[in-house]
Amino acid sequence: MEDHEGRGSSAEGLSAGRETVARRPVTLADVAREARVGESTVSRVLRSHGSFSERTRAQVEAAVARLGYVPNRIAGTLASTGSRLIGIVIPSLSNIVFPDLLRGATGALDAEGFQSVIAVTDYDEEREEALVASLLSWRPAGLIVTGLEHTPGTVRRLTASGVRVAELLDIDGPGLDIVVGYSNRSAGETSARYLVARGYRRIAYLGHDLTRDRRAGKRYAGFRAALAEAGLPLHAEERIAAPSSVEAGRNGLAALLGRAPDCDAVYFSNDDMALGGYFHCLAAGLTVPDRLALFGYNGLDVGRLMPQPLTTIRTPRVEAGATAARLLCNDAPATVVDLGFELITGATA
Amino acid sequence: MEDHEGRGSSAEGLSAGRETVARRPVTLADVAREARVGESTVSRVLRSHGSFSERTRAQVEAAVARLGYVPNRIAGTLASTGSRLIGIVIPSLSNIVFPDLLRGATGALDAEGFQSVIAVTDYDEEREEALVASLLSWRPAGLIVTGLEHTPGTVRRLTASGVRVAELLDIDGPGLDIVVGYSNRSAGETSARYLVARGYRRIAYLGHDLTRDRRAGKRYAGFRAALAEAGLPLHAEERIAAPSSVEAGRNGLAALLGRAPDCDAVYFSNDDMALGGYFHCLAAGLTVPDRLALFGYNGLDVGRLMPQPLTTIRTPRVEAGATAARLLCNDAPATVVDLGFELITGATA
DNA sequence: TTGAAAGCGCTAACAC
DNA sequence: GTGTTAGCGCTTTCAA
Repeated sequence: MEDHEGRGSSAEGLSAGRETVARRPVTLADVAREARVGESTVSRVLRSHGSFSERTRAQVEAAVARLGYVPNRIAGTLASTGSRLIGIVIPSLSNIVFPDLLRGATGALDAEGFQSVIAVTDYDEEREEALVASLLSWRPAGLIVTGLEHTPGTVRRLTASGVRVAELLDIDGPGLDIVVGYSNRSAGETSARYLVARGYRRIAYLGHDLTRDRRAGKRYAGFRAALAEAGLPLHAEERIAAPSSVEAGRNGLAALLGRAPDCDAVYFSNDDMALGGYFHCLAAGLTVPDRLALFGYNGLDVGRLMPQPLTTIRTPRVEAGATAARLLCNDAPATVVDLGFELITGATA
Repeated sequence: MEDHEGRGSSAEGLSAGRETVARRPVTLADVAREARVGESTVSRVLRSHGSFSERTRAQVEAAVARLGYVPNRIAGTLASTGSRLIGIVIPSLSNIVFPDLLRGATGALDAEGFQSVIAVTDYDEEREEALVASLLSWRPAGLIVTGLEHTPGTVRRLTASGVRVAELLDIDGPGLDIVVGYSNRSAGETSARYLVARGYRRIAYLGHDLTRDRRAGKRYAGFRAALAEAGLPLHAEERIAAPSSVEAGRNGLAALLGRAPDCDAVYFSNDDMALGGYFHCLAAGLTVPDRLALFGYNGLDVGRLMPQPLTTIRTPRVEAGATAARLLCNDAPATVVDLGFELITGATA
């Protein structure tokens, strides 16, 4: 049903609303003329850099206001050295983790007076290479990328550019410059040990496309390794050949239980998947955690608010974005920042 | 609990990993010299614009490859007219609606060879003004902003700049240039009529901060108007003085029912709130929809996957982002595009 | 088909 | 404290 009048696109030329005269934009030279001072004086006043009299400042500001001058940062950047732009490359916008990262980064960035150009790879490393190349052509002060795995071409461009780089959300491996995140492998291990300690023995894994999401792959590896250490096999597993989603979690758990009905716990590749799994349990009348225990990853708000709070691992992704942004803006030395993670004991495992 | 070794930040100077030599970046002039042609020739070849021999093209490309030349778009933009940059201003990254919008926009944008600079206002119109001013200084080809309500200062800057503007996610009011979205007011009306038609009579509203989220305010107004038309009062209402969230929905519903236990239906300001409300019902043992019906807004995936699918309205926000981006890139005439919305009849109302 | 040269709007020396 | 000037790296006439 759709009761909304006028669906579809209706074009109405609002020519009255738009300026047709192509005025030449106001430049710094115009301001200088108007204020009867030199261009460099205007520049100094505008950036409050160097010295000038109070009187001059007033004149310049009056002229700026009268003319409605808007500085041209393109020109400013070209003339000066650095660009006050940071490029951010993330794999997806559909998983709230990345908007969170972005939120941390943009927050810190504009506290420092920087702006961000963003690019989305869809978990495609070839695309990442193209996007990095494209971002680099804006001569950004720095680049924030996700993860430590990149094509050789990406690495070459990155190092050749001399631009500062921060790699985020993973510290399991060598980085190029600044690395900010936490150990996914260790998170996987922690999850397995927790389930084992709780007495679960027929533990299954439900995940999404691990070849594209490298960090999920590292958690999986850590999880399996810790199970093995405890002398347990992975009782069953299901991989959805798609990005993680609530839907994949719900349908995936149904499929998994179809093949291995006797699992007593499931480790999900993340909270979205786990939420879907929880919905399946509710719909199918499976008691959580007695009949089946559920364990997620990320510590999303929604997990905390389920009728039974989700047992999961909270990751400081907003902080990771903010930390990386701050380090880049201040041109900090190359470093690895391990933000750690936190096990959240809920009621589902 | 935190079993991860090495929490906290550990700095390790990886000086070996970084280039210390401050090489001058390769410029177009270097390529010209290397290829033994003029600069303008290189420029033409690189943008495949104008004419040049096959032989020249090969020489230039070889030189580019040999030197690892990366064009400088800052310089390119300054020298030419247009900037192939689109500024995007959204109120939040916490509500998945805006990442969705962003996803639509960035997808279309890079199909057109444009890049996006984003800014987040946190639902603050003063901040929007500052961010618009800041984005404008990059001389973008266009700006995408959210909603139709802006401070006079924002409007002045926008119109004075001569830059194309697309206002998104709302069509209830006059726009400045391009407007792409749907009627929030009408969505509110549709929701009310649906609940009334289903026989609910003691209908309540649970919302978040409506003075900041103008679109939620318009839905609320439409909702109330349609109830009044049906001769019904709003049975009760609760407003959380915070952004919408699952938590606000869950706690808010508990509060609302505390004061008005006899409601038979609740209209939520959006799906996040409704999901929280649903969780409250599950936790409190309230049968949905018999004891209490729930109605949301946005049509998020998660709503479709709840044990009982959420009754809601689906909004084409990805399409809105994509449509706006496409119109801006192609410098389309001012227009209003009504994308409509769709009522999703779930099992909660 | 190609090259020389004049900017684009600003910043940063460097004189005054 | 302030103005003059030479670029920043590219695009774009305009001749050749």
